Amino acid sequence: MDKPEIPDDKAKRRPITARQLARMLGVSQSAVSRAFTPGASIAPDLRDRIKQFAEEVDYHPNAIASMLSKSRTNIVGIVVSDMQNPFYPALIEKLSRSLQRVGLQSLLFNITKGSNLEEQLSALRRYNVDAVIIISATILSGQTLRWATEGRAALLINRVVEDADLSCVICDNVAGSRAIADHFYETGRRRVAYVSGLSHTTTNRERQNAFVTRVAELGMTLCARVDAGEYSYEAGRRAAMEIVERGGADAIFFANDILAAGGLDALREEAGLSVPDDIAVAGFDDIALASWPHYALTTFRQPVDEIIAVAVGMIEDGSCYPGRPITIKRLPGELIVRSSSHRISDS
Amino acid sequence: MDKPEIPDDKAKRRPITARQLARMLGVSQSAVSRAFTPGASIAPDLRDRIKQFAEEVDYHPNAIASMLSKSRTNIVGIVVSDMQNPFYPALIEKLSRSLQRVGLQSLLFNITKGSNLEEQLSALRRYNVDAVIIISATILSGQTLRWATEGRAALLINRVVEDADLSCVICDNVAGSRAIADHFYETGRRRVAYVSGLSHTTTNRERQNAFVTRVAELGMTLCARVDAGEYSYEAGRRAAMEIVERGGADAIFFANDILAAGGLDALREEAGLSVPDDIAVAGFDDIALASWPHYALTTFRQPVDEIIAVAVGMIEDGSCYPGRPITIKRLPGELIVRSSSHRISDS
DNA sequence: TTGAAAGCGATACCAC
DNA sequence: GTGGTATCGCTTTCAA
Repeated sequence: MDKPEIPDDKAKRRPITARQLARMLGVSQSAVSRAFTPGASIAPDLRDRIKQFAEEVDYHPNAIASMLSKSRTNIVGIVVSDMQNPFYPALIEKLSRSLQRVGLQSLLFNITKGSNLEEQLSALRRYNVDAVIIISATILSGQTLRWATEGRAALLINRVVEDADLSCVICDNVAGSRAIADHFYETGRRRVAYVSGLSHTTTNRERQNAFVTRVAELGMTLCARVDAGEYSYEAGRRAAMEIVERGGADAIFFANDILAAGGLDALREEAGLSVPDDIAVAGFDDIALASWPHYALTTFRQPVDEIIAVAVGMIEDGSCYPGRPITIKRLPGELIVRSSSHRISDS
Repeated sequence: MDKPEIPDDKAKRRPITARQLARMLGVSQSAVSRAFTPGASIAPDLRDRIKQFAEEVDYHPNAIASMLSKSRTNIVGIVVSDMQNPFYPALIEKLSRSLQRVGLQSLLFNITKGSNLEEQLSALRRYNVDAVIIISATILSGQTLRWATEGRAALLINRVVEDADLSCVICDNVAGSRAIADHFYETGRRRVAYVSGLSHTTTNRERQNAFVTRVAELGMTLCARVDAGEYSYEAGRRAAMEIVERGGADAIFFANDILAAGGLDALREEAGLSVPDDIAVAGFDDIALASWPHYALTTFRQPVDEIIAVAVGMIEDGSCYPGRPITIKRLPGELIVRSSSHRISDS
């Protein structure tokens, strides 16, 4: 008796089934099934008659039963870990909408670092989701990922995991970071710094390596490289102050926008510096906040819509099913210059 | 052939079933079922033997089949509409975690204002979710809600819909708004203004009415009441400027934090006012941004954890199943005073 | 095109 | 405590 007692008055009245509908109409159950299957071979008038009657008696095909016989759920599991970074909620919202548009529902798996990952992900397998989309900066080992997605379509967004044999679609971090470095150079900055979020993530490694490399190529000085430890506003503030205390810089590239927002506020309010006159700030992602006049953050925009379109496309056309060759789609983003990084000299 | 071709090499290998497992072990299928049913009457050693063997051959009970026979999905549908307001992603994240903790998965329904609501919600019924949680400021008519949730547990969070016969759990908007008014009064403000988000939502109506009423009781002047039209940063900026142009005020209560953030920035940067010296600003929700030093927003904190605990509790104990008397839980929040509303005079 | 019947993979009731 | 078996509601051959 650990399950809730459902009062019998209304709740127990089970919904009508295809069998009942068929009997009422004097047709076969198969006919009902066909009536609700687009493209099934059934006479148009029969289909109409069934559908109309179904409407009247409020019949709806039971998706669960359909899942069982078709072994297809039309559900994709979305594995998420850090909803704190506003970039992800926005992404998830658009993604789930796009999936809905092609008849797929989103089952959310919010994983937490601490506890047993396999336990958290076991539902992914038991629910027989058709596909899994992993949107998560958290470290999920290739091993865990392989286990969790075994036998079904799977896709990583914004991450690459070398040893998991998973396809992925990501923003071109390298081009983005180089663009930021170039922009700093062109606007006269020479002493730059880099702030990482979670230093071990592939996202960060790509951005950092590309930026540092380009900075060296351009002959600029990398005065500091600070690991903020997490992707948060507060961490951004701390990182910025650390850079200031270590002697400063004339431009800082933060690994993402939320860090940059914190950094920018700290530079202005705590360090008393002028952004962009004393120091330029740039982020990555182009979240909503970046365009707020107060921040007006120069950043590299992730092509969210394209990322989603490609991801949904890959799930639809089956190109990320197991057995298919894995593909890595790198989508171009766009440098967005705002006033957090004006020219140092217009001369 | 509209469905993706799944390559046959690995994908088609169906997972092992209870029946197969039973045969391999020379026991009945019922035994296997019992082994995986906590509290079922089965000999401990038999259970161990089965579970151990299951582990070896990688058997996992198929949740879909179980759903069909139990008519219980362990899935709750979460209906959301505005993920733009950072309050909601944060809420959803915590909610889905709490649900997972009691063995419930979250199926996300992201509804869009424009298109056909019933079509968007029809999946709710077909998927036979055990319960529906509606977190949505968007206007869903009582009629639509009744239809969408018919026959299953349902719960509104942060909203009341009078004609839908749905239980709900909400923050005490009235106490919160009165607290803000009191706080303005105590800190010496006398000419106040109110900015609404979506003026027709119950959330807004409660906050607005309570605030306006309390303002009158205290003998303060309500200089302006502006409808921002949406809950966004930009709308907050516009509303603040409108108040300034209409003659100003010495305190503004924004219907939520994201509006307040925009308003605060506009007051400082566009209107050149000092917050809180010239004008005080308060919001509602206590989202992450409110505690950022740059905003340091005075606000009324919604008791998110309690809201979620109560909501999950109501779903678990069945108290929001149809046929049960509907309940409206109003949970107390907490006034958080920060520096966007310092005293005007300490004398 | 249509209907009959055999699954899909569990659960639950029934004897033993 | 254990094994047989009907059942959940739909999909899908297979004949007609």
